[in-house]
Amino acid sequence: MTNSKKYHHGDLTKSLLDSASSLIKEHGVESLSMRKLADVVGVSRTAPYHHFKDKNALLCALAEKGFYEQEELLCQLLKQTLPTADLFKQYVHLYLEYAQQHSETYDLMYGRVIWKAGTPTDSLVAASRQTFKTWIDWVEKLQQENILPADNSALRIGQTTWASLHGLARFYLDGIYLDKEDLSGMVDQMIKNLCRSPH
Amino acid sequence: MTNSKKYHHGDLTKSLLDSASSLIKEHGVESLSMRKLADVVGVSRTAPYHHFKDKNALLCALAEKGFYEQEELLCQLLKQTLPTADLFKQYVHLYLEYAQQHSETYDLMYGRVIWKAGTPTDSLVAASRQTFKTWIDWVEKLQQENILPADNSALRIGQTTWASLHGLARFYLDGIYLDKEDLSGMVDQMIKNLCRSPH
DNA sequence: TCGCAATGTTGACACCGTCAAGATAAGTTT
DNA sequence: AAACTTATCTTGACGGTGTCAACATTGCGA
Repeated sequence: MTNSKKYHHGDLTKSLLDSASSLIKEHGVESLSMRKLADVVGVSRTAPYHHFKDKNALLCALAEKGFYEQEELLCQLLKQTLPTADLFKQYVHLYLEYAQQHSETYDLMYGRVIWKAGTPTDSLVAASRQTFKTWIDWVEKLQQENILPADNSALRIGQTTWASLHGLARFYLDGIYLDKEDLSGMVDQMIKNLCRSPH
Repeated sequence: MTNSKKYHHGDLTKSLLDSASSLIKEHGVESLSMRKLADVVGVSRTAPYHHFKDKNALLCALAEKGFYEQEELLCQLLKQTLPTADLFKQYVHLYLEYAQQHSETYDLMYGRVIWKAGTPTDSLVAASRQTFKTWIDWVEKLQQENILPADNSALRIGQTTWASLHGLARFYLDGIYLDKEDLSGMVDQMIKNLCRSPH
């Protein structure tokens, strides 16, 4: 009964994000409500509104955390000393693994809820831009090493390549046209598609 | 004042679908409520429930209509007498054009709301399967004519190819990492990616 | 120590999906 | 034509949602 019931919570912002994160992981983002979240954290309905402007802002914060996580993961990979081709292969596998293991976060990061139905926070936009830039930079290197096609700008190739991965992730996550056991084979085929050399 | 206010509506099912369709087209699917829909159609809150089990069922019906529309559109294209390679190119353009012009329906057809958060109706599943099968059959032909890569089954190539298109559509529709004026260039690049011949 | 800003609370409002019970109309059987 | 059944539509109600306004408590800097 050390900290059973003080008026001020301590670090509510962090608690909210943590609980929200595990709630959406378990029950999906559409069943997350501000009221339930507040209840789980042990605080009144409207307390969260002193830490996040509204629900959209909280979701944006979750997505932003996701971008940092994902970028950290991928940067970690790039530090390994492997042939670049193998590195790219692993990158693709890792990308889909992340989407799989953090599916709800992935949905927030790249999904409609924030980007179309809602309004992305400035700092979320910044984080996503940062991630995109890192990606494009790497694409440039991959083009130079003749792993990705060089018949267009790094931007274009980066866009189409990422779009392909994203489409795969979405079909898998939404469970349409893709059985779980198919995924591994699909990823391998996708890599072949993406890397197939032009001539 | 011919049909101003009779107790029975006439063809409420159709009216609901039509109004719902135009409502989501204008204001997005997340702002569609059964109550507002009923109000627009000029009927009481719960009348729609005599025609659709619940909101999910109504959305499924909209998605199903979308599948028929899309398939009709594509079948129409396939009847043209063009070199197969050009036909495929047009197919891709048409696919993205459909996604663009019926973005809300496209979201329902392939999105999370029905397939993950909700429960797809049996007849919706049937319609989507049908569409998928038609696609795979055509992929087989494209492989034989050496337009799509033949280094894997029609199923796999069909899955990855579609996933790529789908990813492009989603990035575009959700407005992340893709400016509108980039789309055309991206589609062309994507076609090159998909068609690039293996050797 | 005082006062203010940060953080928490309860109350209220306008929405939402949808169930239950009753009213009305159309269709079917006698 | 009358009676019964079924499809359709209505109002009332319940529990859930996001979030605004007003008020209470606390911690911190002057």
